Amino acid sequence: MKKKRKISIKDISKELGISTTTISFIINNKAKNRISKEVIEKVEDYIEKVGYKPNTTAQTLRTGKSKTIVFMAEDISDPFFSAIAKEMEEIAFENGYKIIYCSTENKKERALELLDLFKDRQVDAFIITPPEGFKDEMEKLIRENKQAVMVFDRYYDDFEHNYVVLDNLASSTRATRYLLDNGFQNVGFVGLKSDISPTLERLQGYQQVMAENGQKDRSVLIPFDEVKTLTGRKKIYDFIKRNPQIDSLLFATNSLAISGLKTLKEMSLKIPEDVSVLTFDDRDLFELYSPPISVISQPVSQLANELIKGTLNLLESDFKESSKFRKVLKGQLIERISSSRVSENNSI
Amino acid sequence: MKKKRKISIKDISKELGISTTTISFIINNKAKNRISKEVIEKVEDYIEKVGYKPNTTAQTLRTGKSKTIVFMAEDISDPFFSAIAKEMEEIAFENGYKIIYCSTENKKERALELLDLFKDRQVDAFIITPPEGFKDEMEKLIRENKQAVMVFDRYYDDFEHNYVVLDNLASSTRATRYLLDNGFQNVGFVGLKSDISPTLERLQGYQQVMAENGQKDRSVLIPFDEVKTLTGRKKIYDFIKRNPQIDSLLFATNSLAISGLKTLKEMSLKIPEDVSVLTFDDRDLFELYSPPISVISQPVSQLANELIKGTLNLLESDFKESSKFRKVLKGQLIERISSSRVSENNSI
DNA sequence: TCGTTTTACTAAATCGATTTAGTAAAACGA
DNA sequence: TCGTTTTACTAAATCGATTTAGTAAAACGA
Repeated sequence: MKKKRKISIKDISKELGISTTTISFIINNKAKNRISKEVIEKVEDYIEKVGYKPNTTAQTLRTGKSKTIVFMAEDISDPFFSAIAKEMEEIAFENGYKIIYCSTENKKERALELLDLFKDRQVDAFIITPPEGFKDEMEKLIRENKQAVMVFDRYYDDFEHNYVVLDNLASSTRATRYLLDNGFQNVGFVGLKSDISPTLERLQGYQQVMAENGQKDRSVLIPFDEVKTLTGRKKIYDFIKRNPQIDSLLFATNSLAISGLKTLKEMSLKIPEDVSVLTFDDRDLFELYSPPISVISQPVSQLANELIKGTLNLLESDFKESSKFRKVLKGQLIERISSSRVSENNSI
Repeated sequence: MKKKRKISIKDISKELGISTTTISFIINNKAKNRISKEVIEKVEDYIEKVGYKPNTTAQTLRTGKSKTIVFMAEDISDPFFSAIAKEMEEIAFENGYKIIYCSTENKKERALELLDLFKDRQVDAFIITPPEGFKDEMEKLIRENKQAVMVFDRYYDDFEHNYVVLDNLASSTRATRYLLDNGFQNVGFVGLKSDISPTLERLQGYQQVMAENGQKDRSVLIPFDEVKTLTGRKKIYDFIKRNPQIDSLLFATNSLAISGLKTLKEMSLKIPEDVSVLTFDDRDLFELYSPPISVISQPVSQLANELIKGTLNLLESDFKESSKFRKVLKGQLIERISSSRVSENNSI
């Protein structure tokens, strides 16, 4: 088993007696109107024959383009993010790009570390779900303008940037109205304690509709770190205990809903008779739950498509048109039994 | 906003009047016993001061090492694989490696495409979950010995390779015995139609125990592509209809179990009264299901740790000790209500 | 016809590191 | 004391592409 060295452009040059310049032009489709048909054909045939593929590292070193995109998600093992990741991956590969994934865990320090790591590793673009309190760093990154930057799932008011987000305000408004329309008066809101836009807008949409309808704002905000823990569940438990009037719960994320469902089960509260449930983000768990849980589903395919295509477009155009790409997509309310109207005589 | 070029080793060389050779030695910790303390300190201080980071692309071009690992999973959006991915990612980063993920969808052609894509993109290692019928390609890849290759979740008998797998035979044996011990006589098996080792071993373990106990083998195998479809569910439905004696079902994967649970719901069969359920792979869905579903849980953290540390070790040792790394980990049976003993008088 | 333009190419520099093959001076050693 | 070894460094080659700055020959044009 000989270790055969990979063939290089120089080998082809020697073999065919044609300069590497000419060969490079042909490989990169810059041969039109410059190189004769015969030479182009000769080189292309030879490349085909020996299966030559240019060394991407050398190309990156020379051109400064690495054909690499970093997707910095909140948590790549969260079904929402991993579904997005998978769809993007395929389109990226088709376009000759590779994606590197990482998870911030919604921690500023971790995001900063990852950013530092990749900034000096010749990456072409960042698709970022910024954690809490990361605004200044994002602004700096975008201002440096060294890579294309696409912000996902959240956005900032204070400066221009490219982003793809759900219309969280409209979705939350719609969700709250729907619960009220279904006869639930005392809707409680379980959200995240966080300054990122979806969190704020989901709460805001809820509060607006409640105020419009002369209802009280009954909400609890759980810190990101506590969502999946006993502490988080305890907070939801206390919230429900403190507000016995609540006949309906709107959860701001799928993780909150899962902790909420566990809590409701422990409290032996029946869904939807004792309390109806509606949550953001669909998961197969919600469809299979007893009873099936109503959701505001995010258009995963569409989000992933906009994200990756938008990013690729930025890269194509050398991102001179930067900071102008904005997509706000609609959520879809999927009604299941957990939020269905309950006949009047049923009550705790 | 000036575009300031990144500082290079040459800039340092000029600035300090020290050759790039010396600086390179210092950066790469090869300065011991070669370069004077004063010079080392001078260079290190300067590097610290200006925040110099070597250009990784240039390093890759020169050394042939890219510090990149490709993780080719069956489906990166499957919770099992995304959980593994996330754990590996962190350890890889800590060690200066980045991971590129991709999904084969269990399709040979797709895996081949991806392999081709990465083989000539200077990747240091592959962690692969090979799809069906990919044995020859895997053998070839390993024989070429250009990258470290770690096989995950499955293995081959015919040639030596590094792998990390679950002890599927023992787990399946244990699971089947447990169901029999719990009073279920007619255990049915819902598996994948596939030639990969976990599938075969899970079926085999089931069959062995059934035979030992003088019970009939009642199994159905669903093609990978159909698992999440109506066609797949129809096959499970028909299987149950054809075998009305079945009082218990063992599912070979979490996806099969989800399709199975949907089917059982449609058929209005009660768990565990009409049919008990046990499945491979834990998911939060199973814990929250009504009733909670018993599982054979794979040790995700441990698997991820062995995979990435094993791979990093291969890379450290220039993978000369290749094809000797084998880890077979134990599954854990988690008992929940879906497989609990049912009093004798209950029957369909 | 002869200066200019176009065509079809190439030599050499370059991206930014590592590594090979050295050297001058100091230290050693019998 | 003087040949050898050690110490502390460096110049130049190299990885494999792209790009800059050219050139010789052919075609053109008045």
